Amino acid sequence: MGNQLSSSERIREKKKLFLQREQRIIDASLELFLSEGIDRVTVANIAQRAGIGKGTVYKHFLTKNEILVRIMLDYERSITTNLAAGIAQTEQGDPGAAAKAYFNSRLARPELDRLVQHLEVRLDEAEDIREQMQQLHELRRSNEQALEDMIQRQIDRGVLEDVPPRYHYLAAWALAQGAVELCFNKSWNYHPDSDGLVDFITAIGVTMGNRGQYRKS
Amino acid sequence: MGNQLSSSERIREKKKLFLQREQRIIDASLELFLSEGIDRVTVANIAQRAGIGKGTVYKHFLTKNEILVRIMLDYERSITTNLAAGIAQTEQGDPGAAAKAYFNSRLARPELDRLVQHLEVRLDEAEDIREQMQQLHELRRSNEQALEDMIQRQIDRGVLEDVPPRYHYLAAWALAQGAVELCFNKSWNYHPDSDGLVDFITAIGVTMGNRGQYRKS
Amino acid sequence: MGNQLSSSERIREKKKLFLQREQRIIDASLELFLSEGIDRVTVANIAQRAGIGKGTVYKHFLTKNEILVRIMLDYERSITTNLAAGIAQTEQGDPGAAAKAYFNSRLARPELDRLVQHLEVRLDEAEDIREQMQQLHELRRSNEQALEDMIQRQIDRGVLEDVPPRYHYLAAWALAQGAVELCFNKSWNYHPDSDGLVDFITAIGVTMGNRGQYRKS
Amino acid sequence: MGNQLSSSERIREKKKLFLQREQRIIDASLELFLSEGIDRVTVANIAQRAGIGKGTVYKHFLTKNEILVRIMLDYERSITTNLAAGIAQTEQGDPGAAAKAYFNSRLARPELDRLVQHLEVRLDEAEDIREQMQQLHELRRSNEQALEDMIQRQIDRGVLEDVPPRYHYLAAWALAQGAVELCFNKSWNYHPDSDGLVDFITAIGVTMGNRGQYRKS
DNA sequence: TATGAATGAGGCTTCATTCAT
DNA sequence: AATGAATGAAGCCTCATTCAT
Repeated sequence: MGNQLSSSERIREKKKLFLQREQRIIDASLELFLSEGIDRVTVANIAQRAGIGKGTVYKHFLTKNEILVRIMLDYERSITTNLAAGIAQTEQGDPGAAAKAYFNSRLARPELDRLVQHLEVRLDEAEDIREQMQQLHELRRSNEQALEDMIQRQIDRGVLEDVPPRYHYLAAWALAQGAVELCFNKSWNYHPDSDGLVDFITAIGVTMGNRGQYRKS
Repeated sequence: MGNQLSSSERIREKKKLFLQREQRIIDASLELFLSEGIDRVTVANIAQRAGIGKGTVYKHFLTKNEILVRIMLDYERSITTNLAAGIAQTEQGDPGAAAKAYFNSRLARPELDRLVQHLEVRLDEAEDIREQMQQLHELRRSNEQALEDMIQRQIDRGVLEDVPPRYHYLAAWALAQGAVELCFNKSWNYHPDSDGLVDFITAIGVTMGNRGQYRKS
Repeated sequence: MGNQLSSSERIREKKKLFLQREQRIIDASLELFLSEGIDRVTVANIAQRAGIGKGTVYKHFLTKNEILVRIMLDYERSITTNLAAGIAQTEQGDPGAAAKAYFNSRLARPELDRLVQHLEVRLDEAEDIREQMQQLHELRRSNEQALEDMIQRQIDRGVLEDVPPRYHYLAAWALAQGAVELCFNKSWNYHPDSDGLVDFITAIGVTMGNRGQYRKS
Repeated sequence: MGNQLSSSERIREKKKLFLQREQRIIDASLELFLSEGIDRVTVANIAQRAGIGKGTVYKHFLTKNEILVRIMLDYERSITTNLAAGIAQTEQGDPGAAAKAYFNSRLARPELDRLVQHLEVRLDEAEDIREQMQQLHELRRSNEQALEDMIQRQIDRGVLEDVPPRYHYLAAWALAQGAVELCFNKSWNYHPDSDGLVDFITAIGVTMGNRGQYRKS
């Protein structure tokens, strides 16, 4: 009788399996998007790679786009978590911590960051998933607010250049965004693993708005 | 007899018309890509907007991808021209001129720059147009070489931080790339026209590798 | 000991519950077909509305079509009952009673009558349920025979026009059929509740084959 | 040079071929709907039977539903034409002409009439083709008006029973509708070709509202 | 016994490309 | 030389039915 499960235990077990499979779909999609390119991935591919039937995918996601947006949300949430930790450190006296955390989490898996960027363009005006895109935007907006507050304090303390706070974080966002692209751009004689460029850029990101560095052009 | 054209004149005339029509196809494609989004543009749309038949498009371009790659090449060539002028100025004593020229030309029409970035992802592994993609990469490589040389001289003169020269231009590329994305990212409370952010970023781009600013993290 | 049931009582209890659930499935199907339209009803919908699992539906009916055909049979049986009562009355001296009973039972719930008509078309050549369709046809055939006999007697008595008896009941069937459609046809400026049209048509149905009304065209 | 066609002649020729092919699609659809049943006909079937590619169907019709609605409109227009002729005759002194024309045109190809009835149910709430359904309803509404006027005059002349005019034509519609169903209903021992039932019903249809026949039930 | 997750055949539609005129 | 009708591969999604728990 030891292996008998109560009814509620069995239900919980089932839910866990269901969620695991959902994760398998996400993982399979990610692998395929990264290895094949967004265009060349079909729902059939995903199902096959996840080891399930095509129809099963639709038990977890109403449309293909919902898979894509889910990938985006998962990623954005992980960024948020890291950023929040960095902001906390900054508030405790390490001025560069937030920027560093931000750059590090975006450049930790640049291929994923880039995938998310491109998914976003693709989903820009998708009719389904409007709601999830809203969620995404709100997530970012809350990050934005947290950054704005933190930066304002750094400005007040004289650490950062006194420009509108968003200048600082938007410039950081832009640099990170570009750094990610850089890792994949085939035109450049550049392979991210082989040298200190990422550190160089991160250092720029960390210091770029510091007081005294910026002069009106 | 004044309106009689010699055989070679007629041939030249025809070639001119042919080239004009080719440009019309490019222009129509561009307008559509920018207004409708890459996904929603079909060859039929392009032909209609260009005012010609669908079949005629295929007299000018062997595949749809050839149109896309052509847009990329045209754009990259215009960047090259501007950059070359900037480099020349830098060599004549204005240290920031190259960087400034580069940022200005990429941010002059950010929507176009961004389109080209996204086209590049789409064409990443396209079987046709491999050759043209090669051309594109070579164009960039020659720019790279020119930058490398120029930057080395700036380092030698003590203007720029002494790191591998590519650090400087790749960081600039990344920042420009990100600045372009920034203009379109819907999550940010940001509208490029309304403030000095672009100038702020450009200023960072111009000064970011200057000696004394970079400290190993 | 009062709540102890004997084995056979328990079996009977179970059967009763089983039949109740079967009726719940039928009812749920009917509600959905009427409210959503035949096309938009899935087995999943039915199960949900019946408050049971999808798999359970298949314990009661081998295929979806069996549910549909069951609805048809139930309906046809209720018509049969009413018609039999009407025929009995006619035999007892009220000549229009059978026709009236027939029209009344079909027009009592026109939406249901119409649903059955449309189900019939859908099930026309379904491979499964051939047997049940046979049952349906036999039910009707027995009604037909009863009508045929009754009408023949009315003809013999000089009440009805002397044409083949089936002319009378088929014409009545046709008029009833059409009257039902009429209630739902969106093209007509007609709302069944608002006037005496149904009575008018029923009156025609009751009198239409009476002697002296029909003249060869 | 005799087989040389002018430019405009060739364009006209092309248009004719295009329309012919459109008709081939309609014809193929009709044949299939009638022989296989509405459910079992796919766009692929239609294309195959029409001897063209699947994609070509979509050069002529935006969606599958547009084919269906086109069949309905074509049919309704032919009814309209016949009815108009019948009404004209009635106005010229033949009281039953309109009803007879109406019944004859609906019962001339009962299988087609029935198909149209069932298409209508299927297309009831289709999102595309709303416009065409509007056309259909308007076509019927104009028929309705013509009938209303004509019937009112017959009532005024004492030919028809004095009930609201729509009673007359709606009853006729219902009877015709039912008669069509009758031809196909497999439950009845009835084969339309073999006897005078259609005439019997038509005669009822022609005389059913005549003065003196109707008595309140 | 009841369940509902899993399945995959099959439907509709799009669109780059071809080719006869 | 220019055209656009024709094509069909390929994609997304639905849903009746099965079957392990």
